[in-house]
Amino acid sequence: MSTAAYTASVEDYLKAIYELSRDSGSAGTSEVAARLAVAPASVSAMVRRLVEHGLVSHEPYHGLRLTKEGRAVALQLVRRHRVLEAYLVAALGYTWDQVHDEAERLEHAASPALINRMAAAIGEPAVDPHGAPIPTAHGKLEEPKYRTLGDLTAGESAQIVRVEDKDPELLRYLASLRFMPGATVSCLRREPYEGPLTIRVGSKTHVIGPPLAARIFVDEA
Amino acid sequence: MSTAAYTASVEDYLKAIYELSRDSGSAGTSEVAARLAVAPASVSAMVRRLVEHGLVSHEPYHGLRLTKEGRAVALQLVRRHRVLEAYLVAALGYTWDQVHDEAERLEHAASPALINRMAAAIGEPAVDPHGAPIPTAHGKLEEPKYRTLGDLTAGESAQIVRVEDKDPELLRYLASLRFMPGATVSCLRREPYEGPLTIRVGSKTHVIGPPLAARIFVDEA
DNA sequence: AACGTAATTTAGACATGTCTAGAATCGAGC
DNA sequence: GCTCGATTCTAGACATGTCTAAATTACGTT
Ligand SMILES: [Mn+2]
Ligand SMILES: [Mn+2]
Ligand SMILES: [Mn+2]
Ligand SMILES: [Mn+2]
Repeated sequence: MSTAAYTASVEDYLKAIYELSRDSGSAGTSEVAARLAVAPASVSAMVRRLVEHGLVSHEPYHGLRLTKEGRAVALQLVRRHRVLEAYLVAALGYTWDQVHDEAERLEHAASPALINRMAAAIGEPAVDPHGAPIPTAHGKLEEPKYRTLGDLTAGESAQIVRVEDKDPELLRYLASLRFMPGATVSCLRREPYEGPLTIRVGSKTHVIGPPLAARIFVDEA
Repeated sequence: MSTAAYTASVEDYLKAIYELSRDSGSAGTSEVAARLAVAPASVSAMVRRLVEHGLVSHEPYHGLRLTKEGRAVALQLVRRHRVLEAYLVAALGYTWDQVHDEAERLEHAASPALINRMAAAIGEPAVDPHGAPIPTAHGKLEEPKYRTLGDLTAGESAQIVRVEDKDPELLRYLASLRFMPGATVSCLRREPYEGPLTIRVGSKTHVIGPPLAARIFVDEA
């Protein structure tokens, strides 16, 4: 249960491990180091403390996993982050490329009560501005694995449901192309050998490379 | 000028010194220690760093003063604190006894841009929910010295303009009595020898002691 | 099976912010 | 002017979180 108050650093490590291990099941030391922009040795030091506090399990040289408690802490932080992002856009006129850094700091200072009030004030959204689902106040979350724009076959249509959210410049570019959650897109052409894709959104068509297409998630139209 | 980013601790020390030295001109080590709930030795240690950074001047054994730069940092923090309090009440349904602790943490995480958006969203209020004036974005603030309810002579009327804001229980009690900024009050009786005061607010009268009366600030009606 | 590179951990250092214990200083009252 | 109690400062310790440099481990390639 634990109403223990963890430091901002501890929370950020747990969130990083949560996000990195979501797909693969476990996270590596240097992945965490890269994500948090710290030295690998700093991660090793922190992991020792996280293990002592029962938040992480660690098989030396083979990766990190969250314990039940660590996962609960991470999910509460993810909820605070995503509600904050949604609130900043819906209530205070932020654009979706401006919210991440602000939320990254506020998430450690906002009480659960404030987060719940913010969520209520904007109608309890299910997803944040980038399409990421928002865990409930009780820590329930289902995060579906979507296909990406790069997975579409020529002629196929789909709806954008989520985009990667860490890079503001990418978000501004995507907005300029109208590649945003809710938009319906069609794959008109795929050049061979990992070549560019021709995508129609609305009345416009855009040619984008596979690396960009891999950062845009889609679902049935 | 300095866009240096100071730690939350440094900001809190500067705010404490600002508030404690506002009237008397300087602040003592143990006053600061009491306000921040730390040991006096911790204040001595922090003061050494604040002096090194040019934020505080210190005459050993005789008190602390903010430098121009220290004062500017403190005023920006005071602005963030008071705008946050006002926003939580005006936009999110907080009561005035719930906002202080939340603002005390958020003030260190909220960007000036967020604070400006919040202030604009609620109509650029001049004062926070407790009647404390809000510094401008450029750090201008005039904080008048008001008389207190305990200074009123029998028969005199005045308007409540501000109350002390650190104690939530006090704030709930004041709200139950309708002793809130904007209320017009009259001093009906003063018992001699520091005795209780009989105060009328609206159609009700209340009898309060001088210590409480000293925590309620009034101005011409 | 041995090698070599990359990932990881350990060792040692440092900055920040806090504490307790004890020394130094101030200032009020005699 | 001296003394004593309160205030303030210093010394030394500790927790947290970070770093660089060096040792260790894992594992794909030869
Ligand atoms: Mn964060
Ligand atoms: Mn997001
Ligand atoms: Mn604070
Ligand atoms: Mn206030």
